[in-house]
Amino acid sequence: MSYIRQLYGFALTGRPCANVVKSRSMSQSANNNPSNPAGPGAGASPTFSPLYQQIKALITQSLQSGEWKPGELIPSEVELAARFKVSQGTVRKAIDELAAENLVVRRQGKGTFVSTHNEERAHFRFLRLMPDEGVPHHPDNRIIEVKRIRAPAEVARLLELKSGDAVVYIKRIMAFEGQPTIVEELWLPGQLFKGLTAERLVEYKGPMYGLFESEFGTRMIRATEKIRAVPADAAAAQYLNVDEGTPLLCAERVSFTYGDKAVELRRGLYSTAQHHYLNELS
Amino acid sequence: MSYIRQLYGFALTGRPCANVVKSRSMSQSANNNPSNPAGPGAGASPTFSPLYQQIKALITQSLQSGEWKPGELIPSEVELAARFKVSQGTVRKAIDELAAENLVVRRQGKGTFVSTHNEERAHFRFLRLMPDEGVPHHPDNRIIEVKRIRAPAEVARLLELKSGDAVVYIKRIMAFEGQPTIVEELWLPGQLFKGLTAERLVEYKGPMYGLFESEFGTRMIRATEKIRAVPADAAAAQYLNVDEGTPLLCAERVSFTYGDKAVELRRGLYSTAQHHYLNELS
DNA sequence: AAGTGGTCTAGACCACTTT
DNA sequence: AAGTGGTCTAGACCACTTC
Repeated sequence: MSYIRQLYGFALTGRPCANVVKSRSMSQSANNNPSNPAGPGAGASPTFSPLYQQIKALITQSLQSGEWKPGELIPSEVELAARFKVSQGTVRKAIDELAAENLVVRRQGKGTFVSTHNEERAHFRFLRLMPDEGVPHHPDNRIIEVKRIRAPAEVARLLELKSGDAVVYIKRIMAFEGQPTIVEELWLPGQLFKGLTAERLVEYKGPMYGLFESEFGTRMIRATEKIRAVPADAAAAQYLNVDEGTPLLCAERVSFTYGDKAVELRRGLYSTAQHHYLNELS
Repeated sequence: MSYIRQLYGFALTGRPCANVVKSRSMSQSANNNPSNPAGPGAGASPTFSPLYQQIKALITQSLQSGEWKPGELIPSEVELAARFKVSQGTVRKAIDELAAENLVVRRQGKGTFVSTHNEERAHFRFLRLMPDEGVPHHPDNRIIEVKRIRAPAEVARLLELKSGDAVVYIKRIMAFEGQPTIVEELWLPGQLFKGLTAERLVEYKGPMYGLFESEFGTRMIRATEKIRAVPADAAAAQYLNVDEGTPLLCAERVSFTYGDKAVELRRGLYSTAQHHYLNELS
């Protein structure tokens, strides 16, 4: 259990954790700390960042590896502090950031939990279409099509795949209060979503991201959307029960899991006759 | 300089600051702490929240009152700790939250500054329209119209004014790289923006929110947007050089200053032929 | 050298939940 | 009563900036 105090922290080569290396903030002045005494651990190159950032990275690794699964309780701050040989305050700061990024949820008196899409409070985090009047409702989904195809060039590029790699293609309609409002196409990396069929999609109750995380071990944590206004083509017009040419919102989403890995491309057409896309600028 | 230790903090009635009252977290169990010993200070009703939240509220008050103006340096953490009679760590946590909300900006070695819209890094915080290709450019503005009118009912409602109150109405076109892309209408409370003329708008270099904060003392800190797809009407089609009926993004924004006070209504029509509205979901 | 924010620790106590 | 996260304090030292 040897550790080395160095600058303002510890260099750890403890058992259950990876390398935690104490050092300056990685910027210039590479003079000091010449050969990092990372010890006999695995040879991952040291991180050179504040201790709490290293702890945060280690916790994230455990989340990614599935050591703690969505919805589960993670070890207490005291336990983690002992495990990583740092103070509770340092663990706390690491978890603070993870909570701010919605990777975990703290519950006073109970502990810290891995966050999950299978939870009422998460359902509207990535569904920004709100009714102009009244309270938000859960959509009814109708699966139109599910098939495995070879990724078109554009899809492959956005999903960071090779053109021609297998992808799962899904098309569905979402209706609010009986009104078809969204027609959505999805492309998922085939390798991650083996065995995804229309049946499983239809059977699953709850948001699709919940299915992805509990059945396929892929947890979506972040996304970027590009939004445009486009005219309804014939197909969309029929699905959404509007005239061809009617302006629709087009949202092109790329979703990412741990490590900023793209795991979903989604293109939605939204009818904004009775709904709007809500965005908070802050 | 009397202070009262109570539960885990201090109850302050110090000079330069308002009442800081230590207590439980305001929720149930109203049994304890019956008559709060706030001392002989002003009679503002106590806050019942963590100390650092109270400190945060006090700092926010100083920001709102203009004691520290946008771009200026605020007192150091050590100074503020002395002023409020709390530890530096508590001030630090308060400022952490203010920084997370973009009300202040920390600069290591220099100090903490009141954030401002007159700053390169802030220019795109509320301008979400990005070019499909190439890097973002600053728009060229063309003021079409500025006038004072009586607020229509809808405008009054969203700005929390009385119907018929004076508002400043502004209409402008924004062009990127010579391409007119946004036609925007704004409504501002007349009382806050006395003396706002087309000349001052045209003369001012930089974002409009910069003008608002430096010339009218109104700093925008947060906004909500409702986005829809709409067909271009005749006027918009002419301004944006598109056919009538072309789908456009319609963004209706309500902006807020300190204390969640609405201070701007803005309705923009965006041509998304070569641009998109970028949104990060997290 | 002095001042500022940034990191890390250690210890105390509070509030909430479960046993 | 015990365990968890939440708050607050005090002190040390690091990193960056300015004088």
